[in-house]
This record gives sequence, C-alpha cells and structure tokens, in this order.
Amino acid sequence: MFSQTVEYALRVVVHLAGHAPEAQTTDQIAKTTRVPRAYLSKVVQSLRRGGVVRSQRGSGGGVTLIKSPEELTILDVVNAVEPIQRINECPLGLASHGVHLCPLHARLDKALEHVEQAFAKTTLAEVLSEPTTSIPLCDTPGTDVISTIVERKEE
Amino acid sequence: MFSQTVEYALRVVVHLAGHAPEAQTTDQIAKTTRVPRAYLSKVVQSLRRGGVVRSQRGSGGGVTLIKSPEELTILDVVNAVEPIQRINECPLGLASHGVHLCPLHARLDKALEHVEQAFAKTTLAEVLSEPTTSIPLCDTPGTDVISTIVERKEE
DNA sequence: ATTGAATAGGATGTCAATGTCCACTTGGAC
DNA sequence: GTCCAAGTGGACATTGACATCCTATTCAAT
Repeated sequence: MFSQTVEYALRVVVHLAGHAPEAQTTDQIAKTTRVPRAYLSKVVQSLRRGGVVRSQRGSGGGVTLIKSPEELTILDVVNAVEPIQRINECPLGLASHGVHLCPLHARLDKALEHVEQAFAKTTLAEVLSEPTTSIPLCDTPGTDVISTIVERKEE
Repeated sequence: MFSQTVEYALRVVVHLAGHAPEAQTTDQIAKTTRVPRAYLSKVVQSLRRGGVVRSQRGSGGGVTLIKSPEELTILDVVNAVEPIQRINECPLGLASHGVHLCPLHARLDKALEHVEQAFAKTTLAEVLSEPTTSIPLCDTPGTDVISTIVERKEE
C-alpha cells in the first residue's frame, strides 16, 4: 500500500530525528536504516527537494533535518517523496460526476483522507519518544544492528 | 495508493451489482466501466479466483456476482484482486522488534487497519443506494456514457 | 592550490504491474 | 453435429518503480 520509497524515506528521517541536530552522512544513514546505499542518495534528494532535509557537500558534510522532530510530521515526509494522491475527480472522467464524487469514489477518497489526517497528526518526536520495547531502527548505542537481523521469509 | 487494478475491479463489481442477478458479458461490462477490454478479462479472472464472481462460457453466458450486493463488501473485492498487505513484522528484519512493531511501523499498520475496517463495513448495496446526484458508473438508462466524457488533465 | 570527503545526478539495468493479442475451449441454439 | 457466442489463458509489449554504477561537483582542511 505504501511504496518502498516511502518506507525508506521514513527510516531515513527517523534516523536523522534520533540524531538531530547533528548532520549524518549517507553512509551512516545507510547502515542503520538498511536502505540500499546507491538508492539512498535518490531518496535523500527527494527529501531535499521536498524541503524536509538540508544536505551539505564536502568533508564534514551530510544530511540534516530542516524542521525539528517536534514539528515534522509523517505526512511531511510522505508528501516529500510521494504525495498521497487524493481522488479529486471521477476516475472515469464522467462529466456528470464533476465536483461531487460518486459514492464509490467518495468512500475511497474518505479512506485516503483518514490516512492523511493520521499522518498529519503524528510527529517524528512522538514516534521516537513513545514508551515501548522496540526503538525505531534499533540503533541505540551498544546494539549491533547487523547481528539482530533474523531470517526473513520470501513474500 | 490503490492500484489501477483495484479501481477496475471495483467498477466491474459495481456494474454487476447494479444489474444483479443477471449475467453481464465482458463487452457490456467494458463499455460502462471503461476498463480496457483485453485487460478486463484478467481482472474478471482475478475476481473469479477470489470467489467474488462466477462466469459462464458459451452464448448466453457472462459474469455474475456470487454474493448479493447486500453481503458483498468493498474489502471482499479488494482482497480478491490485491489483498491489503498489513505490516506484520518489522520491515528491517530486526529480531528485537519481533512480535511488537516499533512505533513507526505500528502507526503505518494502524492506518492500514483503519482502511481495511472502513472497506469491510461498506457493502456494494450501500454504495449503490446512497442518495446522491452521482450514480456510480452513471450507466442509468438513457444516459450516453460516451458523450459525458470530459477532457482529462495529464497527471 | 591541492587533496580527500561527501553529495548530485545522469545513464543504465531489472522486475512487477499494466495492457494487448490471439488461439483455444466451452456451452447453448439450431 | 454444426456453428456461433463468450470466457480462458498463454505469449508478448510497455511502463514506471526500484536499484546500481560511475562521473561530476562542491566544500573544508591543509
């Protein structure tokens, strides 16, 4: 339902939020997020164009969040890489359905609206601070991420 | 967010529900739903394998719903062609996240759950009977669907 | 100025979703 | 039994998402 790229983008931003406000290099990000290194640069560029992160070239450079984790929502991230496509007009192109969607598409759009709202209400800070046994990305100091990878079933 | 195939499948089922319990040929379905005729047969086959429709070969044959519109939900249709993929395990494969998703993925899965529930609660009969000016598919007698097609913007 | 760290981005490969085509099978009507 | 209507399904084309690779560009430190 959500694309792989959105999943990657969220991981990247969670990583950055966990280290804010320090800049992180793509190598560092790739390690903890397990996003393919070469593809990560594309994801980061999307996030930059979407106004979510700032990136700095040269030694000592890296990627940083533009907003603080308290102000940055999941929706901001999703919209930066792949905006949620609401249903604004009849997909069949029926003129008679003009402004008002038919009941079918109205329901589908309503579902999208709920998802959008849920994402808009959740900040990265909330995701990070939630009391739980599972820390997002699990990159807490002392934890070796690599060794905790388990066998995954083919899907 | 929802695939083209899901959109097509829903149109097909709405058309069938509007004509239940009579069988409809793929040619008839293709006309009102504006699903590419050749691809429609694939969609119908998915619906058949998913237990949503029955199809009958030979002259006088066609496609019919197995359940009545009152019993058939949007979720039934969606699951037949492309089941909603809930997030059951940590996409990073982190063993420590085992049964419990981290807050990030828990939120994403929650959004999926809401969509699933909304779809499970909506029957085709509801979609068809809802008082509105826009009849789904707009295939009411006397309305020429083709002439109501409007110019669509490229997306 | 030179060098090395680090992102930017174009070219290209791969694969699944979408879409098309056509030969085959099935079943009803005569 | 013949014929035609209608779905079945395999082979193939197209497209965009995902991924990789390599070179160019930028910046800081020296």
